[in-house]
Amino acid sequence: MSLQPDGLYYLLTDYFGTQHWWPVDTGYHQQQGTDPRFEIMMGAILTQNTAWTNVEKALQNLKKHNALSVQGIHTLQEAQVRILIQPSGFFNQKAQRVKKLAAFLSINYQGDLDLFFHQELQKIRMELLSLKGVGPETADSMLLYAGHKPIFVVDAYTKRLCNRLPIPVDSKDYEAIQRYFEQQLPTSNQTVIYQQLHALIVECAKVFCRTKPQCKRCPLKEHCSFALL
DNA sequence: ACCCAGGCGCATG
DNA sequence: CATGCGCATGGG
Repeated sequence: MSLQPDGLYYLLTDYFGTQHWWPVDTGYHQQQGTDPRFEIMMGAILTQNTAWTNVEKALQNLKKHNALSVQGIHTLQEAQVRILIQPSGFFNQKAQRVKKLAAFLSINYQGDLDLFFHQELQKIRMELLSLKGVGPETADSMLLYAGHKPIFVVDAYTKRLCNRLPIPVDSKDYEAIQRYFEQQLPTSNQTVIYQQLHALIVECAKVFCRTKPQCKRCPLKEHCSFALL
């Protein structure tokens, strides 16, 4: 059975319902006068190859020290950042990476994310990619979930899914997969659809493909070459 | 005691 | 150009 991205979106939404990814503690940011979008950008770096529960601990530590803001990170010593984000793992490189990000935003945009995101999509993307430690998935996550830009995020699960579904695309080529999904999906409400579909793909992989595959109940089993049970 | 998580950069061949 | 490896923590 052939399955295009729009069919995939339908099947997954039908099974899992609306996803709520990257909910941020707006109360905290209102109280602190900080930008919730920066929390998303931090999370995007901290979650690289890391379980989200560990990232939450790191973000909590930063909040506790009123450091979850561009100026907060920019001002802190790297050694201090390292300690606060320790639970998220890879803390040496991640401390450098978030410091680079904060410095970039602070110096070039006065830490103003309206200014930063109010630019052409590809320009923002290039600037993010120029930062050491921000690769395509991290950049696109920031653009899609913090900047509300219509760009589809491709992660390891998406690539794996492209291997297992009859989809005519090189499953190792990030931008090829991205273009394919963006071409095939509806042209209205792109941002919301991209946000939802990426979250749905991750959710489906977690529920049905982790540890013991549970393909029997998977909504994609009719289309998945991996479907075993 | 393993295995894995919402990657990325760098070193090799 | 394409793999392979190190990076580190916490939960299953």
